Amino acid sequence: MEHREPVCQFKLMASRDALEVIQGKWRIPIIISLTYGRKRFGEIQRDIADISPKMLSQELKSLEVNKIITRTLFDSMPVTVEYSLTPLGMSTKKLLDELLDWGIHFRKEVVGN
Amino acid sequence: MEHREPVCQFKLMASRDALEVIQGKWRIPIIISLTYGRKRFGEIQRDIADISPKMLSQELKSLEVNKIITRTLFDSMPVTVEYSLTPLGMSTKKLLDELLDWGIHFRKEVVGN
DNA sequence: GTAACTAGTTACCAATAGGTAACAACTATA
DNA sequence: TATAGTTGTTACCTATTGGTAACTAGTTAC
Repeated sequence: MEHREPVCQFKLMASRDALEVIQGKWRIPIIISLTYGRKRFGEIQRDIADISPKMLSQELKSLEVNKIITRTLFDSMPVTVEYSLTPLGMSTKKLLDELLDWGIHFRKEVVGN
Repeated sequence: MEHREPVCQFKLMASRDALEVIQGKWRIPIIISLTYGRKRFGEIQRDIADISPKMLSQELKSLEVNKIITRTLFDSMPVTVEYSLTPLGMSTKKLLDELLDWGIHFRKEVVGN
């Protein structure tokens, strides 16, 4: 009588893969900031007003390890560093769009009351 | 020269709203389990093999508070409880689909190497 | 010389998330 | 009477996440 649906198990695995990369308070915001084009450390920090340099540095590293972003160092006179989305990072676009749509919907339905 | 794009700020807010509800190791898996229809406590626990009753109970409560699921108590002889998605819970379908698609894509691209 | 801008690092602490194991109360069945 | 199955709760602990503040190193502008 017990059927552990294999399709359900497959979905649970896929969701874990995705969540491992995306989870946390800052990773999605950083990706969103970079959908507006390559940015420097300080620019991202100004976009996301309340992120500390420690967390930004830490999360940028983890996104780089997971091939979501690339880091490019310019040997200019004050050293500048640019971060940008990889193709894999850009492939989160549809996911981000749905996340934002749902966030707006949720606010209307629940927070708005 | 500094322009903090208002569209970007709006998206950052929307993503925070969504993440607050969805975040954590277990909430998405629980919602996925319930997309297969109303289920009892023990059924969800068997779907998500490694969740403890403590975490399941805790996360079900938080999903209920956020109007994602409903809890229905049946006064049957061994007490049974059924959990099911609300319309708001079902409205995560497109988001979940994109999350799963991306999880599969990510595994192919990175984990698979 | 001093301040400010570049991009971070480091040490320390607090809060939260999650894990483990035992237990509760009730019913049905052997 | 004992066991198993219902849905959880409770206490305790660890690990992860996140926050704060100070600091580094190099260059440029005042």
